[in-house]
Formats: sequence, structure tokens, C-alpha cells
Amino acid sequence: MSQTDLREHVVKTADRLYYARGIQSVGMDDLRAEAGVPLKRLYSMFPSKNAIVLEVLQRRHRIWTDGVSARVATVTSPRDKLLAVYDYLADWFADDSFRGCGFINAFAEMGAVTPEVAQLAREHKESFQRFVSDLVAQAGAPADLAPQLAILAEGAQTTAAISGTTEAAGQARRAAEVLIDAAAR
Amino acid sequence: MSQTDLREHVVKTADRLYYARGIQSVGMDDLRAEAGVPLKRLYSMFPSKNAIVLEVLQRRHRIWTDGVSARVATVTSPRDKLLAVYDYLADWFADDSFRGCGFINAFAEMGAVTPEVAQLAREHKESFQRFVSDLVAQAGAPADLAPQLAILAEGAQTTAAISGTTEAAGQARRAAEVLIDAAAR
DNA sequence: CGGCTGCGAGAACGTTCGTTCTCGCTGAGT
DNA sequence: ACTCAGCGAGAACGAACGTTCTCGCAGCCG
Repeated sequence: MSQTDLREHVVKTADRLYYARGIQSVGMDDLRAEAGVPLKRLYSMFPSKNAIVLEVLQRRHRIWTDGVSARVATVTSPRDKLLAVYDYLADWFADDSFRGCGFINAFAEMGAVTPEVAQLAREHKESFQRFVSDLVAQAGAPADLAPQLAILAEGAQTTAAISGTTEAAGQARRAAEVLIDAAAR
Repeated sequence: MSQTDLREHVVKTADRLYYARGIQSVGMDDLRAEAGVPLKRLYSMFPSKNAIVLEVLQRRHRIWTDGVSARVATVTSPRDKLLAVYDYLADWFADDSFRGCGFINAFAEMGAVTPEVAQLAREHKESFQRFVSDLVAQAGAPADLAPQLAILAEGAQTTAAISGTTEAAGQARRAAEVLIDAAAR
């Protein structure tokens, strides 16, 4: 296993554990055991647990962005592209491991105490807002629509996380349809 | 200071610290220092930190419920009552100490590890859903509208928390207007 | 005035955690 | 075969935390 593959393996494992249990509940020894990588090696690859956390969040941002972009790319009309975001959420919510937005979770846990985490969460959400804004612009809809659609997506994520059900995706999607159609006229 | 007043003082102080810094970042000694109550007394009033956390969440639920109910009661038309929810959010977001929904934060931090916290978060959100559902029913709007409005409120809270701005309340309010008016016809 | 009860201050304890250190093995180079 | 650098396993360390214990003082009852 190459150096970069191992690094990816560690970050991926850390992401799974942090997301499932919360960052603070996962010790370096848990990560060592789960990843099968000696503690010494972990510390030769990363200077601290905090560095791992930040890399986990950056990776999670890439995967989310790629995933939603790919989903949006499967349809052609601007309206369908906007709605595809909620279909992506629906699939995500149905995943057994779903436990809300990892950035909101990380922000809640460490945002007040670790500024880098708060910063990454902010960047992630800004990136999503820009993504939606671009789609809204492509649809020729007024710019006001974008933050409304983003808020629906955010709300669906926390609602699904806490309720443990997947309905919020469909509910947000139907609300989005109404908002898009109302903005179009 | 009476026994019950002291208990309230401790829970209120704990709430302020937990909300501002995150529950896990606040030790019993921090709480002792901030509340000015000896550790021994804390442990004579509460069996454990966890018990304090649960009581903090229950109190927070009461205050939130009372606050939003009071705000809704200041207007008369069913439509205004629904929109008053977002005005309440706007005021809350403008508070310097605002740092998102305490239940979402607690859930993110401890939900996976402390089932009672997950349970209280679920109950809080269900209670809010019922509250909105009642208002929707009073407005004579279709029941589908309620979860959509609730999702907007949830999304506004996390968006405001992470962005650090208050705009999300107004954006959610305007989206709600569109949804309500679309449902009314 | 003397003894007893209750409480405040803070030390102490046991555990957990992030991080570092020790030690012994392995395996490549000569 | 010998050496030595590098690595894995796990012990060790220092700090932080939740919880309990000790001790000494204050205040009340006799």
C-alpha cells in the first residue's frame, strides 16, 4: 500500500468513525485499532488529531460536492437540476450510516472551540450556496430563490438526522417545486 | 436563595456555558466556578453531569416553546401566526449569543453516544412540528404545508448559525409566504 | 462554653485521552 | 554473518475530566 493510499485509508476510516460517533468520542487509539495502523505511523503522517479532523472535513467536502454535482449532471433541464439536489439528499438520508450533515455536526461539537472547524463549515456551506446560485442563474430565476432553496436543503438534513426518517427530502423537494414555479412566473 | 432558585440558577448557568462552548468543552469545575456553587453542592443537587445536561435541554425546550408561542400570540390572522415563527427566529439570530439550535448541537455532540439526548432532541423537534401543524390546520391549509414550513425554520437556524449572519430568517420567511399563498389557492 | 452537624474549599482518585518514548525485531546493505 | 536504520507494539506521561473524600470552620443547640 502506497503512502498516499495509506493516508487516504486513515482519513476515510477516521471520517467513518467521527461521523458515526462524534469526533470527541473517537480517540486516537480507536482510530489506530480500526484503521490497523500503528499510533506511531499516524503521528508520522499527521501532526495531531486536529490535523486529521481538518483533513477529514476537506475530504468530506470534496465527496459531497462531487456527489451532488454528478447527480445534477444526470438531468438536463435547469428546473430538474435544481430538484436533483433533493433527490441526492433522499438517497443520502436512506443510507444506514446517515447522521446529518458532518459539517453541522463538527461545527456543533467543536466550532466554538476550534476556529478552523468553524471556518471549514462556513466554507462548505458557502460553496453549496454558490452551487445553488449557479443553478438558479442557469434557470433564469431571480437570485433570491437560491438561498431559499439552500435553506430547504439544510433543513431537510437536520430534520432527517434527528427524526431518523427520510421523508424530509421529499417534503423539501415539493416545497422547492412550489418556490421554483412561483419564481418562474 | 431558595433551594429551587439555586437549582434554576445552576441549570441556567450550565445552559449558557454548554450552549456557548459545547457541552463536552465545559467541565464540572467550569460550571462550579461560573455558578459560584461548590462542587459538593452540585453533586447533592444532581447525580451527574449527564443529569444536568438533560435538565438543561428540558428547560431550553420550555423556554423556546414559550417564546415562540408568545410571539405567535401577538398576531391574529392564521397566516401572520405562521409567519411570526420566522420573526421570532430573526430576533433570536440577532442575539449575540446565538449559536444555532441547542438541540441540534447537543444531538451532534452526544446523540450517537447518549440516547437520552437523542430522545430529547427528537421530542423537541416533534413538538415544534406539532406546533406548526396546529397553526397550519387553523389556517385551513393542507397538512403537507406544515413539514415544509418546519424544514424552512430548521434550515434557517443552521444557516444562520454557521454563516454567522441573520439573513436566513428573512429568506425563510419569504419562502414561507410563497408556500402558504400557493397552498391557499 | 462545648460539642455536634452541615457545609465550603479544594485535594484526591480513577479514568480517559492526546502525544511521546522504549524496546525489540526485521530486513536490507556490506 | 554483522550492523544498523526503521518500524510495530505497547508502555509511559502529563493533562483534563467526572466524581468522591478530607478537613476545617461556622453556627446552632444543650
